[in-house]
Parts: sequence; C-alpha cells; structure tokens
Amino acid sequence: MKVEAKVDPSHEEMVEILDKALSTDAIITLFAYCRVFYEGRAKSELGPGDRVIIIKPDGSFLIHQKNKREPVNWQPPGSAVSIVLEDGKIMLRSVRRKPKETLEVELIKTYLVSYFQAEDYEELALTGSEAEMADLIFENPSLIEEGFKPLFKEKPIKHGIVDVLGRDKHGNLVVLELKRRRADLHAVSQLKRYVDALREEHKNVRGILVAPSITAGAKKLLEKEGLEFKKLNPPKREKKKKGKQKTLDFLSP
Amino acid sequence: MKVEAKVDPSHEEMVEILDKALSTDAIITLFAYCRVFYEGRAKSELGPGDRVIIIKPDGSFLIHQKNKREPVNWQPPGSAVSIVLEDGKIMLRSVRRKPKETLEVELIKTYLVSYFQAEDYEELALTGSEAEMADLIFENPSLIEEGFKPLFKEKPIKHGIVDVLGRDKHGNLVVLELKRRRADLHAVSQLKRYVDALREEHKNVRGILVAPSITAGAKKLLEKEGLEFKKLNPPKREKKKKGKQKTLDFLSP
DNA sequence: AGGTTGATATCGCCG
DNA sequence: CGGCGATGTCAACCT
Repeated sequence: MKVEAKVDPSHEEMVEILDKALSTDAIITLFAYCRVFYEGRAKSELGPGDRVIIIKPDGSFLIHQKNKREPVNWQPPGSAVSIVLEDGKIMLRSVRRKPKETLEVELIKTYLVSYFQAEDYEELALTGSEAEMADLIFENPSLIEEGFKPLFKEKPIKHGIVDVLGRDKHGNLVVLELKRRRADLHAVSQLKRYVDALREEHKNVRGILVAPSITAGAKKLLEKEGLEFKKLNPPKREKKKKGKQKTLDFLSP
Repeated sequence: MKVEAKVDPSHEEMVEILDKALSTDAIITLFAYCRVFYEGRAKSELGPGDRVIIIKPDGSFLIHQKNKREPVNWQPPGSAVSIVLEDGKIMLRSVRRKPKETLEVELIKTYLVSYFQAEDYEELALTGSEAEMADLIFENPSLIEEGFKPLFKEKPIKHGIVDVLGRDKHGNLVVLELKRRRADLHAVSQLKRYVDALREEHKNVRGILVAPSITAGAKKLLEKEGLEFKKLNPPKREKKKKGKQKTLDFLSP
C-alpha cells in the first residue's frame, strides 16, 4: 500500500504501522501530543504540546510546531530511528553518530499516524544563484567595467577562496566578491580578507563587492577600506532540468 | 473535530476539507504527486514527484521530498495561501508580499489530505548557546585569563556589534568573539573587523577568539593578524521553562 | 523597515 | 573526513 493513515491508533496499531513504514522506506507523518528531549551539540527540552512529526527514509527527523518555517527540534539525514516501549508509553528515539546527538520524543497521545511510499526522481532546477552571477560575468565582463578580464572562478588563495579573480584594463589585479542579495558587513570583511591576502604578494590589488544592493553600514566600511561596489542583479535564466531517469541507464549506448 | 484524514479524496472532498482546515487555523498535511513553481528572490521549478506538503496557520508552507532536512520549496510565515481551481486541476498558491514571492503547487494526484487543530503553549528551552558562553564569562572571567574584566555584552561599535568587550589586568582593551562551535575563517575576519575599528580610537587593543576549537586555516590567519585563541566550550546548564500559561494572566496579582 | 548576527544552522564542493 | 562558503538561508533582537 502506497499510503496508509489511521486516526487515534491503539498502541498495537501504532507499532505495527510504524514498523511497516520504517521497513519500506516510507515517509512517516504523525500528529501527536508529545514531549521532546534533545542532547548533542546543544541540549533542549520541549514541554507537552501538539506537533507534527515527520520521519524520512534517509533518517531526517522533523518536529514542527504550528508556526515558523523551522522545525522546533530535528535530526539531520543519516540518523537512526527506533521505537522504544517504556512504562507502557511509546517513545521515538533518533540517534546520530557524529557528532553524537540523540533526540527523544515521548508520545503522550497520537492523533494520527500515516505513511507515504513516495517516489520522486526530480531535482530542483533553480536559477538566480551566486554561481550564475559568476557565469554571467565571464560571458559579459563589461558588466563589471569596461576592459575587465576575468581569469579565475572559485580560486583558492592564502586565506580563503575568491569568487572571481581578474585584471582591469590597467593590469591591476581585481578580486570580485559576489552576493546574490543585499551585501552586508560580513561580505565586506570577506572581501577585505581576500584583498589583504593578495596584497602580500601583488601590488595594485582592487576589491569589488558585486551585489544587487548594499547596507548602509557595509557601504561605509567598504569606502573606508578603499574597496568598491558594483551593482549587479543575479540573472534568472532558463535552467536545464536535473531530473534523473528512473533505472534505464543500462539502455544508454 | 481536532483531526481529520482522508485517503484518495475526491476533488470536492479536497476543497471542502482544505476550506475547513484553513478557516480553523489547523496544520494541513498532504501526501501528493505534484509539480512546484517558485518565483521571487530566485526562481525554480520542480518536476512531478511524490512529496509531503505542510501548511501552517501562520502561513508557513513547506514542501518536503523524501530526503534531506530542508524543504525543497517553501514559503515563510506570513504568506497567504489560496486554493485555485484551474483546468479541472487543484493548485495551491502561496503569496508573500515583501519581498514579493509566489509559490505554486500543481496537485496532480493527492493521496492523503489531513489536518490537525494543534494546541501548543510550550516554547523550546535550549542551553549551550553563544549567549550562555557570554553569561558564563561574566560570571567567571578567569576562564578567559587571570585578571580579565568583562565590561560590555553585545556592544555596538563602529562597524558591527562586539560579543564581549573588557579589559585585561594591564588595562588593555580586549575584544572577545565567541563561537559555540569550531571557529573558522569567517570568525577571524569578524574579530579582525572589530579590533580594527577599536584600534582607530584606542591603543593596545587585543582580540581573542573564544571557541571550543578552531580550523587550521583560521588558526594561521589569527596568528598572522596578532590575534589570540582561547578554548572554551559552551556550557549546558539547567534552563528555566519558557512555556506560556494559556490565558490565566488576568489572575496574576 | 533596515541592520546585524546567531544557528543543534544545513548543504554542496573540493582537497 | 575537515575546510570553506552559499543559502530563496531563517529567526531574534535592536535601532
């Protein structure tokens, strides 16, 4: 069965359905009144309340409250889930090995248990990223300034990795730090770090922050440091589909 | 009804159940074969596949594939969802105003529609954060070094906000940058930005990166810049509960 | 509304 | 595996 759902399941039904779902790589969704305990990189406790719990076949474990985009507690992919019967209560435990982290959910009342044998061979095709800004600049360097020649992309230097490294029409070395959204103080510090590193071995190094806009504070620091700003929007282009063929690879020539 | 679930709903049932759920501030969960289109800060397309869709009463909208902790597409809190009937197909549309972003889900087949009238008055009590490192240092300054005197927490300076500002036993100004996890190049750049800003108006400014560990590259840059590292783990303490009382505030004295 | 930074960030890439 | 940086980052806090 691809999908199964049981409202107000008994203990026995819960265990049976969860076992079936876990053994068949299904996505599990629970509506439950529960308590949550986490310990690992940090430590947390969440008192009783109604939440939505999702367990994915890759080990991802999400606990959502009724607001916010972020789960209140979670476990990342690769974690191992198990059902623990304790004091006549059902607990879910998810353990991650490295770093060692444990998540425990005490299910006080389960309103709904459901699972979904999901088939999905598609990947997201997204456009408007920072990487596409770099591509755009290599195709049309005059977007930065007349005479600009891009030379390297993602170039590792002494203390970090530069987005774009090139030369201007006077032969000066030029570092570009690209941001797909409004550039902030952090972006200026990053650019400064690259420029400082390059100035140790080159003279006449320019640093240009390339972004659709810049915060007031970042602009001030940028100018004090003698760095430059160039307005550029990330391009939204047609994107090739990234979907995977199911299992017909052996048919390829 | 607190919870309702319908497997293989008809068009009419879908619309009826969704309407009911949306009008009662329920959390909606769908299992569906669908396509997804997003346009806003970026633009994306996701071909047909099986996904779990969650719509929260605060407008949060999540689309999860069968792996990863992160939703493949989403809309943050405050977005407005609507049901669109088009070509005999049901589409879900979620619109955010600022920035303008739209998410559209074409429901090709819905395997399960369910909703949950969730009640939850608890908030997460978490310990082991960076803020608690600062508290710890104020309580026990010798953890940094003998004679250290912390003076300010979250102190705004010229270009940013310093975690902790204090003086050492010689009267030197000391900037602490705290990290609850392994410190990287970004952390060094951040500390350097603060130290540089303070050195414009003070002499003898020291910068100390305080973290449980540090990456090799960060250590190298830190030393070259004449900054220091102090190992300190974020403390895991007992935390007071942050749960809210339901509606008994008027009973308080 | 904009600025700044933390996060159990997660994720992807590359050495 | 560690290092490094992007993210439609999200979310909190402050001005």
